Amino acid sequence: MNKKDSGLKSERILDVAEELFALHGFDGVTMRQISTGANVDVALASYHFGKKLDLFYAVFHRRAELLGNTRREVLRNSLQAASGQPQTLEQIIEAFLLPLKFAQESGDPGWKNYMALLAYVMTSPVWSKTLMKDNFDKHVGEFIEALKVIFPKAREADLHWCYHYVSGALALTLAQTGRIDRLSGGKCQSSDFETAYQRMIPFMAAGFRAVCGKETIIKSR
Amino acid sequence: MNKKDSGLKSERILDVAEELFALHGFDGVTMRQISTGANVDVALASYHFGKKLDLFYAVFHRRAELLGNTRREVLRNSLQAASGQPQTLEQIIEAFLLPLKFAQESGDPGWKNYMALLAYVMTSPVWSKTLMKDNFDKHVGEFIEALKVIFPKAREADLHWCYHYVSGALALTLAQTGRIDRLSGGKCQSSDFETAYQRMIPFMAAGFRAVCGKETIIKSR
DNA sequence: CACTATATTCAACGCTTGTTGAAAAAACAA
DNA sequence: TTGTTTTTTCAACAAGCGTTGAATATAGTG
Repeated sequence: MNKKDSGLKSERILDVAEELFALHGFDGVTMRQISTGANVDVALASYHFGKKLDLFYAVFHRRAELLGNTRREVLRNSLQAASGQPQTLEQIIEAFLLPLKFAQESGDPGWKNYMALLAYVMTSPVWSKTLMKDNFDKHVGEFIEALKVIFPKAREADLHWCYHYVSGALALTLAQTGRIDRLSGGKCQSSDFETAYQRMIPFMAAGFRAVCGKETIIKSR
Repeated sequence: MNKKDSGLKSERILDVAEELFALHGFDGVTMRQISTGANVDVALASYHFGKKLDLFYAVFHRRAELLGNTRREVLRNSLQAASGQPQTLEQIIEAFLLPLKFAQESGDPGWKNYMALLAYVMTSPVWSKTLMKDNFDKHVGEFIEALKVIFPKAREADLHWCYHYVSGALALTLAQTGRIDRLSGGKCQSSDFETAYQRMIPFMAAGFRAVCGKETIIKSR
């Protein structure tokens, strides 16, 4: 049995669509390319998911919720572990990035494709206003709130710009364009999320402190 | 005379294509949308630029060279101004970002569109391997070299990852998705490149130092 | 003016697109 | 088994796609 014949056909459609959308964007992929990749008739995708746009939404939504929930969970766990104390800045950034490291390490190649798709959606003026808004904005708010707690004196706009920089660096990393491989002459690899992750945390933490000042320590009582 | 009737028709085609490609990507735009936007027959774009792909290349290449040259110029000027001394880290980052600030301030709305197009190309796995390679990789090498001079002890891979983070933060900023406007409740604006630029320099400089160590001062003799 | 070259439009081409109704197959229930 | 529902395929549709050759208009040249 061929690999592309394994599993539920509806899942295979989602998997192939995920990969192709991540690579070529919504308009760069045809329903026939997807159905061919999934070894399925072209009408089946419509039967299961409706219009092409609905399929795109389904692909994006499938892993968005899990990713969002894991982020929230990691953030809250770190808060609980601090037992009343506020989290460290590094913990907040880590909570934001760690679930993606998990996903990368899960071995599921679908997650790798989804990361690239996420980068595509994040940087698109069109999808950012629909997909990001509906699937991610709410839980990102929790991270901003956590940052406000440890930076009570910082201007809100500064916090948002700093979060924006983290978000952008993350997006380009998730996109895995292969450019860093070329520019570094092979010394860095786009696929090596682990290394990118490790350096990202101290980098972004230092950046935050440079723009928003040192964290204000709040005594527990 | 209508605005979309002013100027050379071939330039108008480029301008409209630039705007639409930036918004919807290569596959999300049709030749007819472009020609309609430029108030021109659909065959004229092919006459001037050949295939759709060639038009896309022409749009991207038009401002790429100018941007690259300005970056190089600013970088070399700052080196000369230091008269033998190496540049500061802030100067290098500034040289990388300043030309985009100039472009934004130029008043030419085409530059704003081009920035979004640049973000689209940077984060695309496909275009990154062709357009970024051909139009930007070479002059980016100069920035990496400048960084090596002031961070002689840093591992090359670390420098590349840090540059990568700057690049990603910049890309998301250039994309002007409007997301930061929404997340910040209007306290930040995607279109406000000036503010993004001012905070970016200390943020990224601090990040570099956190990952690559302090700069090594080389005495002039 | 006439001649030429460039610029622009017109009309149409073959092909691909997303979508759908009906037919067939498979899974399920009794 | 028979009947029913779900899944999958088949075949085709109208619309839109990029591209092109020929016709027309405009500009430049002598």
